[in-house]
Amino acid sequence: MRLLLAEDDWMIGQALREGLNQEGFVVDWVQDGHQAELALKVAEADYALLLLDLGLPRLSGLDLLTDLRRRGAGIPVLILTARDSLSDRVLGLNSGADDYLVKPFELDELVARIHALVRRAAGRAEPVVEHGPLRLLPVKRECWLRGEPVELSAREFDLLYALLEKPGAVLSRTRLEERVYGWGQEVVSNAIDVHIHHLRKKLGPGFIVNVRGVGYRVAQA
Amino acid sequence: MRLLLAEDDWMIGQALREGLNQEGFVVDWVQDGHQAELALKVAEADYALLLLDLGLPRLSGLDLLTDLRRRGAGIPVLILTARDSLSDRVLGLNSGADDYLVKPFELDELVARIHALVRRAAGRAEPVVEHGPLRLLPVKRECWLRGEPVELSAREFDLLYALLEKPGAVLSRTRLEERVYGWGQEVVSNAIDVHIHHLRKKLGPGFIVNVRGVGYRVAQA
DNA sequence: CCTTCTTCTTAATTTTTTGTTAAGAGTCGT
DNA sequence: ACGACTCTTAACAAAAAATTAAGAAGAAGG
Repeated sequence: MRLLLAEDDWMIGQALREGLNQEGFVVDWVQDGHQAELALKVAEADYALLLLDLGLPRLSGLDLLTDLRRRGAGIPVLILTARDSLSDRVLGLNSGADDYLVKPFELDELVARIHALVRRAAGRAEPVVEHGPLRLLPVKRECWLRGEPVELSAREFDLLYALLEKPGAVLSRTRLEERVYGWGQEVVSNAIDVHIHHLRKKLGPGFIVNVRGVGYRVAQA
Repeated sequence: MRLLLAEDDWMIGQALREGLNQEGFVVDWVQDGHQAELALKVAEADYALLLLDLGLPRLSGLDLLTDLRRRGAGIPVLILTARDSLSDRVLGLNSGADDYLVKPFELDELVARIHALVRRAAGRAEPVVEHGPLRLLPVKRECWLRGEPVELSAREFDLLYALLEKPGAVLSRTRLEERVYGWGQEVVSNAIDVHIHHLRKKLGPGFIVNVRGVGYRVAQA
């Protein structure tokens, strides 16, 4: 399976290409927006998916994406963003991205998302994360529990999404902070605890489990 | 189903043709007004619909359309326009177009409109967008609520139309601005907020829902 | 072409919602 | 029973949205 990776950071790009190669993907790596545009023009059909870093030089990822969709391109797009939560992520999804991943992430997660998106691209369904009676629609930022809609704030949504990425795995507070806020700001705060508390109130007890001294995880489905 | 696409921008034309092909349409693509005229003279009956970009070279889309209708051609015409709202759109509709779509748009929306127009062409009914007790007549720019007419200004109408295009989906302010004003001008303004407010006053509360940090959507019917 | 009216946009203000902090109560494990 | 960790609550801060009002731009009519 061939992917187009648009990422200007040389280190990250290198690492991603190698990692994804190991996982069996063929990766074409471009460093700026114009190169990405060109590659897509020439061979959109060859790519199963576009991994797009927002904030590329020359032509921003966002502009590239807007243009792509405007032209009716149907290629699945997974956004990689390091920036602060809402603004960018929402803009990206509104511009037609199919999913997003906040740096730093682990290769496993990226691979899982890629597979999910590619699988979905065939059936044109929108990406959905399910876990037991819980269902998250990242693109619409909606959450459903047993068929009932649950209103989540932006932070709550991001937090839950992070936990459901690796169902059952324990995530430390630090890791969750990184996921929700972007690269760690090394602040000591119990914000995560409070959001967890709010989530538990909305979802009922038992979904989110604390592992003493380590962090949080979702319960088995 | 065969369509005639009159669009001079090579990129957009290419993308539209490919996208529409994927959706199962056969697309004949011409780049200027004379070619379009010719194609219609030879084989009007073969086309289910004309996708017309205003501002074609040689013979403008508007002139072509006026001519068509003068000759009594009944083919449904869907106008694509990039320009600023009123002038063009209204002119187009007055000249006999059946509906309009402001760039940038998504393929899904275009396809939906095409199907609606073609379906209607059989019964000669005019296109209507309905959502619960709300009914929009794009061609006449009228709005009805529970059988009562509601007076909307041009901007208000466009805004509501944009929201009803994808009922339930959240549209960011930026996206709405694009839809109402044409290509984004990157201005920061709360114009959308104010228009939303006016719409809510006219339609009553509950129709237009805000999604914090994301944008607006219409409530489920 | 000018006046008059309507519509549109901007900007300031208020209200609402959400996010964060901090402090005390509670729990768990040893 | 003690200390470390977690949960809960409430107050405060920040952000987003709603509401106004006023001035600018635009259409309509003379």
